[in-house]
Amino acid sequence: MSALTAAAQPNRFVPGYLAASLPSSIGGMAKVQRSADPLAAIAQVKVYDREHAIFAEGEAADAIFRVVDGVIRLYKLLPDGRRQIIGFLQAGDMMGLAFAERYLYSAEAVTATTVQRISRAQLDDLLDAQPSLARKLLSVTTSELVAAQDQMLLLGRKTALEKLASFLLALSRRTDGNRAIALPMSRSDIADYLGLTTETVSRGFTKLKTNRLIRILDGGKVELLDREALAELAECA
Amino acid sequence: MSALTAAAQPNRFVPGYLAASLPSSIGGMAKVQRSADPLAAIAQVKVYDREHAIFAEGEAADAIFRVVDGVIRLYKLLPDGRRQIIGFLQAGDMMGLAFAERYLYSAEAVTATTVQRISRAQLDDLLDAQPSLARKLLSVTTSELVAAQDQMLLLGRKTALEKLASFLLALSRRTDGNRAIALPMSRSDIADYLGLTTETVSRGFTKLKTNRLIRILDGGKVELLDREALAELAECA
DNA sequence: CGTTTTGTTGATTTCTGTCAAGACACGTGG
DNA sequence: CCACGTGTCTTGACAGAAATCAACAAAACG
Repeated sequence: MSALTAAAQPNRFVPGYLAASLPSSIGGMAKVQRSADPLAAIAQVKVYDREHAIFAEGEAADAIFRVVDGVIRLYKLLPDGRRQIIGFLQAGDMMGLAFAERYLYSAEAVTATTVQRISRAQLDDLLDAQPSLARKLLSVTTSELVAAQDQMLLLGRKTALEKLASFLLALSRRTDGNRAIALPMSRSDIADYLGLTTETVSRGFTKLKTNRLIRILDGGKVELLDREALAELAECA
Repeated sequence: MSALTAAAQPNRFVPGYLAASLPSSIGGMAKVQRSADPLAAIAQVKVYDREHAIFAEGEAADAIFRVVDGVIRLYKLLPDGRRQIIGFLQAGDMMGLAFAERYLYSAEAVTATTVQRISRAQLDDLLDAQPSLARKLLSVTTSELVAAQDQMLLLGRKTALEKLASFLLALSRRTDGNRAIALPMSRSDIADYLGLTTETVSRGFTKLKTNRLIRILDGGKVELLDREALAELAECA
């Protein structure tokens, strides 16, 4: 279901790596034939506990991954420990398709996570056998790039509150029509995604709450009370 | 020649749009056969004066472009005029390959520029006729995405001086071995690329000058006097 | 050579980061 | 089921980096 939504619209929430969905059998899309999802046929399913590493920047990049369930964060570190989260991945999103020797970012499970692992060698074979796959991956990667460019605009030119509003709206776009959106990631994750500190994120939430633009529900869920005002704040996004 | 350099290494300078080079006949690569550069065969050559628009965000995206000569800036605007430059494109770089109805950023000539224009329809035909092209474009787009992620780290987590050092090093990586690098773009362009103001960029240059890390030559060229120190400052970059 | 644009420098403000403490939630074990 | 400890979140006071405002210098242009 979330795979469906993600496939239907360009993925603007996750400027991570190949994060838009390929048409796939994830989420009960029974109508899709096996041939339409060649990756699933060769994938190996893996499960990770929350907060566990999936791979780290600099490791040999011998496989790509597709998220089946859960949320994953991709990030890069500076030598002194500063962290920039590149994207949050959800069901249907892909990561690791860098065509580089080594992974260029680290991946960790935010929640308990199930992923499909496709080895690099198998992917190469598949790309040879099925040239149309390259075009699909191209279109997916392109969506990623678009999201990354939006995120550059956010990081370079938006204020803290604008960043938060943009983030919440982008999240809600993925969480289909419902107004309550889950925030499985910590304040610190959000901060490192938006180029802020946890304190600034927290103050931002408080401000949005007192201005009645959002409401915090139990379970850490957020309800967007005034999308108009949020969109105004986000300045397009 | 610059096409050669750009093709040899992942393009880390231009997190724009499909900015890494395809193998092409640009720059006198005589050995490359026509079949290796199918885009050139169908491209229409266009010339733009400096500071002129090539296309604008929101326009119908009916063509993609490859830069033959000159420097181009890609940027996005917020409604109130704040600008984020997504990337600077040089010879060999491509732009517009968004598979979207409309362009998602604007493109302007920084210097006088020559580009090849390939219509969307022609590109689609070409992709059908020559499936291997999709794989090349995929690899190019992927390099772009890598560059975009580096730029996210820069925008979100680096200080003004670190941003400047990273920028200069990235530039010098494209301008092959020579230590003097051209800065065809204005301070304001650099500022909007790094998420800073012109004043902060100017102060940064001054600081790098007084610390003898760089030297300004005539013609606006910059000589990197101490790469080590700059790399240290850039924190990897 | 004058005019206009671009770049530099200085003074000041503001936003966000830093440091610090308290509130709250959560999981564990009694 | 409740008490406790640990970690996360929130709030406050303060500091600092970069933005803003402003003036001048330098370069580009006609």
